[in-house]
Amino acid sequence: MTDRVPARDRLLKAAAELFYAEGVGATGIDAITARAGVAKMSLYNNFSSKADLVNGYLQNRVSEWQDLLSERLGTARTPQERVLAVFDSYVDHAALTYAWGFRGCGLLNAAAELPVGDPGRATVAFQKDEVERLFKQFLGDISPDAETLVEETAQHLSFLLEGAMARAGLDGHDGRLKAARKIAVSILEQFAKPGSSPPLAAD
Amino acid sequence: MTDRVPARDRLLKAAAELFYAEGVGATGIDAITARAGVAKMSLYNNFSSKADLVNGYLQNRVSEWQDLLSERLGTARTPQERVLAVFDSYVDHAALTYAWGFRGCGLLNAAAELPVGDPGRATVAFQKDEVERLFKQFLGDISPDAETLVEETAQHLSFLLEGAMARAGLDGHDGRLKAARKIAVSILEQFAKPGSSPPLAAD
DNA sequence: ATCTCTAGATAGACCGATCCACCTATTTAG
DNA sequence: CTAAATAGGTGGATCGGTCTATCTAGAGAT
Repeated sequence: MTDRVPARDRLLKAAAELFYAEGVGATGIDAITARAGVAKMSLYNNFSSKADLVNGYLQNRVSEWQDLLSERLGTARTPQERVLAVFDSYVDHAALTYAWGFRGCGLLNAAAELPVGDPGRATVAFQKDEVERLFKQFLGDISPDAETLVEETAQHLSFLLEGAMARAGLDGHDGRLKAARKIAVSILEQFAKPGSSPPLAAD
Repeated sequence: MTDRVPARDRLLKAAAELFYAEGVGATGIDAITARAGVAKMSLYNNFSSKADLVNGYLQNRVSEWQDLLSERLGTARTPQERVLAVFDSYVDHAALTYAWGFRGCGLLNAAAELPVGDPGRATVAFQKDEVERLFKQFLGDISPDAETLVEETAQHLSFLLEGAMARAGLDGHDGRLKAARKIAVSILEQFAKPGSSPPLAAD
């Protein structure tokens, strides 16, 4: 019964827990290796630097969310349900972190610490763009001809979801996420209404 | 021509620039005093610790936003315009930070670095609650009797605004904030419609 | 089954740099 | 003269990263 789990996976697991709970900058190399039960050299055998480990953390977190989303999409039967499945995937992801104290979106939290040019920020932006792209796709399935309305509503849903996550992170629980899901339901109802008004004028 | 500006203010200004651009944890004491053109002891004469300075930074940022909002509210003539004034105050605040590279909401960015119990998180949460409270107040002025709809819409607008800010921070510009303002316009139009449907069912 | 070789993980020392916090001695200004 | 701000240094801790010397597990050969 030695290391059933490879050192790389143990490191990513420990780093994920500490980075999320304490922040990236506040988490030192030694704390990670200690929690992983791994020698420091094992870290540098698997990652070229702390920045590389941070990147691995972010990538891992994105695919973790993608897995949760796939699960939800598997049981969704309509485009509307698929939109809501994205909201549910956020709730699911939040539930995973409850054990160490919910602090909001780990990706956004990490991006908040990264300097402007850091490649990690692109990883985070990719996930947010992906959410909006999915919304656009599902809404397009509902109303293939209302392109600008589809795009505006997709962005609307993305803002709704990310804003709820940001507020939820401050609260320490997922109540806001569930409230956002309800709001999304009403947005979908309004969206599907045949008598949709023409694109509205701004100031 | 000595220190026209008190050391405390110079420190808060330098700290604001560095904390926002580089992050709280990544900014050292020496960098702040150097940028402020102030001796290190002047920092500890005005603040008991770095954590105290961080708190001052957050408080300062909140009142900075409140000033911008007051300006906008001064010229708003209807409750609808007052709701949009809140959105405008966010755009205004973003414009102030353009000089050092826009990175989203400084309060949320800082909160992302703070541990769960830190008092700074309460300061950030207060500002977000204040935004939602203002929305609720203005919407209540429009429809005094639709209490639950007012509360849901206020939360909706809060999520919209914060989500747009989060996405904008990743982009590095305020395009998403302006898009969110347009969406807010259509939400307000829908909200004011007399034939508003009864409270909608959830899942 | 026994021996050897090898690949990889281990603990822990060590490096230079930086961190926050504090102190002292000097200069400046009212 | 007094009070405050100054420059600069110190201390003790921690940072990311490197290195060495030891240990263990398992494959292959016999």
